[in-house]
Amino acid sequence: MDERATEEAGLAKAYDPRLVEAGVYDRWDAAGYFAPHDREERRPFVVVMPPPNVTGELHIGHALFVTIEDIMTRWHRMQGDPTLWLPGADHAGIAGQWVVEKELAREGLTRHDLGREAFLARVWDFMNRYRGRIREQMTILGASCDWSRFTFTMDPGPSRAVRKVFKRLHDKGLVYRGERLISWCPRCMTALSDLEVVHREEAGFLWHLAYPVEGADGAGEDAVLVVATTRPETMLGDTAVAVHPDDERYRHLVGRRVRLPILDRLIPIVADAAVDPAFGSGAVKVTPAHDPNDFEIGRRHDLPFLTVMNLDGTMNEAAGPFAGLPIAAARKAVVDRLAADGRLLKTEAHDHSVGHCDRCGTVIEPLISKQWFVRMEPLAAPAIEVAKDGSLAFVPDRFKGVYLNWLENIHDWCISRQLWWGHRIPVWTCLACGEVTVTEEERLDACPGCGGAVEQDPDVLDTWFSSGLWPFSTLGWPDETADLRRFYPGSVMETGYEILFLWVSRMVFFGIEVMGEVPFHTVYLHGTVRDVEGAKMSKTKGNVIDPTAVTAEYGADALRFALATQGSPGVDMKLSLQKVEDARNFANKLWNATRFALRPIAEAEIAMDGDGPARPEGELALADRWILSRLDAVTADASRLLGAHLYGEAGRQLRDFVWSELCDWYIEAAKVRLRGTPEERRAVAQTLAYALERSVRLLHPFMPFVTEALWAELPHVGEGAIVAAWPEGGSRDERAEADFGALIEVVRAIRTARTEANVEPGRWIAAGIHADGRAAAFEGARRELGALARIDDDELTIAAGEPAAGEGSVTVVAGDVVAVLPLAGLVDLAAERARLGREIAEAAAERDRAAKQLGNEAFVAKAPPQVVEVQRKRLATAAEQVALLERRLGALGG
RNA sequence: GGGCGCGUAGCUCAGUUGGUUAGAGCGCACGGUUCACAUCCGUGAGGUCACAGGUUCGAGUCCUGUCGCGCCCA
Repeated sequence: MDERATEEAGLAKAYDPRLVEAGVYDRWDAAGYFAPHDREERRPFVVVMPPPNVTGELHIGHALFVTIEDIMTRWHRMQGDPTLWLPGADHAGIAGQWVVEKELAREGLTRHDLGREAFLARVWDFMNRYRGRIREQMTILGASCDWSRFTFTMDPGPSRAVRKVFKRLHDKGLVYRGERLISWCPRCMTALSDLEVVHREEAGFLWHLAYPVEGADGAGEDAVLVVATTRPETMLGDTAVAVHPDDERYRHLVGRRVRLPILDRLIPIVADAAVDPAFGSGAVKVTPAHDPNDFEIGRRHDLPFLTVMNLDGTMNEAAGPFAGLPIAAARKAVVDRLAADGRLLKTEAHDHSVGHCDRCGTVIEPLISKQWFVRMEPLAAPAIEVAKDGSLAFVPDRFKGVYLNWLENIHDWCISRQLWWGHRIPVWTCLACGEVTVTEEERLDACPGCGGAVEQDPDVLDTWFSSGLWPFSTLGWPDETADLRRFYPGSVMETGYEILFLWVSRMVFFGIEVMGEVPFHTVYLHGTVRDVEGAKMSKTKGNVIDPTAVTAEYGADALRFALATQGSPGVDMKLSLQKVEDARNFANKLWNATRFALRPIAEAEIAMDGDGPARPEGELALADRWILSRLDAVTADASRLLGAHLYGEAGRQLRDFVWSELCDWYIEAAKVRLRGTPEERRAVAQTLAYALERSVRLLHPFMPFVTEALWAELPHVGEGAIVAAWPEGGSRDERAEADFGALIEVVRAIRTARTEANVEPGRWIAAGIHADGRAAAFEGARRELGALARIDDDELTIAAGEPAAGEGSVTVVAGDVVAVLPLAGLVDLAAERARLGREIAEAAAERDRAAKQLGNEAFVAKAPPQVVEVQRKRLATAAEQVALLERRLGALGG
């Protein structure tokens, strides 16, 4: 019979995420819920998705940002805001090219074998194969983004935006070409920006080299000048030796020259304040073409810039006998040779920071190269300003300082990359007259000056250049589209803190420069998802949690809920499958609570209003009043927390409400009335329908699938939970919260006493409840009280005032309520005496603490009256408890 | 070297603007087929809130310092 009933209600006995989630997404999509529904009078809510790499696999980081952004999006959609979450994909310059090059390598080919055009055709081919992947994967997670606006960074629109901004900045002098020391990856064979170089502390050596001083070739103190270096092979490119100007040891040598070992070149000794006299010998070799510090010294002293390396990481002909050797081999050869020549004085172990390519891990070589740069100071200034004046806010706030610190110490940005895959630099040089033309057109056929043939700059732009334009290039800029007018600037930029500089700051300064306005008002930064041990997940470590596999087993709702409630903004989190399982269990809890409620609901006529099941009215039972008030409280809390971007805390509070209050107490208490009169059944059904339907809506942003399914089963108004109205909290019923709260406390106390007295769990016992001011409320809820504490209704007395003393009874106190359990035959008198003794001690301690507080004149004088009042009540209650317990102890006799 | 974050129960973490006896889940112990759920229910044990000072009537929360761990920048 039961089985039939639940089948009729449409819910299976056990929650199965696979069945629940299948098909739901497509129905939302088909109904068009993901596109913003415009209501002119409301300010739209806009989130632009951080575009995943088009070639990338979905990983847990994606699942995290989808979860948070989807919560924001769904919450605003339910509030009736025109809501746009705009998805996209990034072409990932180096990484994108790399995957295709790897594919070619398996065929024994390089990109040069194919040539640029054929190679790019191949890349596009590859990208097209992957195009649908991002969408498929986001779909699994329930991302309610607007696919009709999906954008790829290499699409014609964003590509035109890139050219237009490049030209604009170039015309303003903010983009320039210059020969500068840049970071070069010899494997990727391209320049990198500072941000794409990661520094790691590595064990190395400090080699002390003796450079003979010119004209002091004989013996004597000044015969040699000792320099210390971590990179001996660069000595081949030395063009000076530098000492600190105030260094007494070397001051007299400044202006003289040393003879460079091996290459036998005379180079000057210069004085420069950048030299640290305390490091090594206090004298440093200066290699201006291969070290950032030396580059600056070289500039200040007008030294030659001698490049000794090739772009592929081998030594060039300027390296003399070492030409052609890879750097590592050259280092060894140089050291051996110096040792053989007696120029190597000492080798000591030394840890130092080494730059590596962020993409491939290869050691970066600083070298001089002609590249395109963005002049940063004029762009940084207004981006600093908006953070300072608050028009750009950060969550958590501390990242504002990190952001400012970076922008205030900004260096020019190297934007050209020696790659083929990406936005090609829109600069054309005339082969005839040499005229350089920058154009926003995709092609330039002839020199605008002389009509001669033109050739385009071979390089492409840093991927982050196009990413920086994302908040407006995705909305149609440079065209004056309706989307651009309506949805720029966006509301929140949600992304990982690790790309605060790389991406966020660039969107800000480009947004201000191009659109004249910040691209979003709030930057929400999430942390990194780590494994149980706290290690970063990586394929090579084999510690990845694959979201696709996890959702297949536990459901997207579970993964989302686990990710959402695990941590707090800006903080890394450790994720374990246990957490996902817990979240799945919660979904099951919600499922079963609904399944339980559907039976009485099906039998009752649920009163509805425009928002859903009508709020129960009239003379309500205590339990109903209580759960409605608690629902109001959690509704208000959830709204407040979501508004403050505290998504995790909002989710935790909702879960605690549903599990502990709605399921463990309300439903359990309501069961007695479900066995009662038809009116009672109806009242419970109405309250259950109201509370559950609203709970499901409140949880929808977190667990969209299961809530959508349950909402459909519950009495509701509207087409779907996804577009149902976000609930608003009513006024609290403090009296009901206090009375039912006291009832919960006394039930707990009785359960504890039963356990301690070894009363069989199933046994119905007698009890006298002495509830003073709560007697009437308890009387109204006597059946609930009896059922929850397993007290026989015929043997339950509820009275005000002092409980009658009884032989062989157990007394428990819970706040201002006392319960006396006559457990004749079950009570061990000695044990009960001991127990009462412990309780008396506890209550007395409580009483004394309160008395001490109140005895403190400063406390009474300075603390707010309501805080003092709390202490007074506490003192009174505790004192009463002590007195009462002592009387009970006396009454036990003996 | 500069900056930031973290340190709360065995583990993972909450703890909003300072205010009763610091919470949850997992794990652990004991007990439960009461007609939604064993993906469950009940009861319990377990914390000097890293340490030392300070501000305050009152500090897990604010300030200073120390130690440990992590990250960012140079």
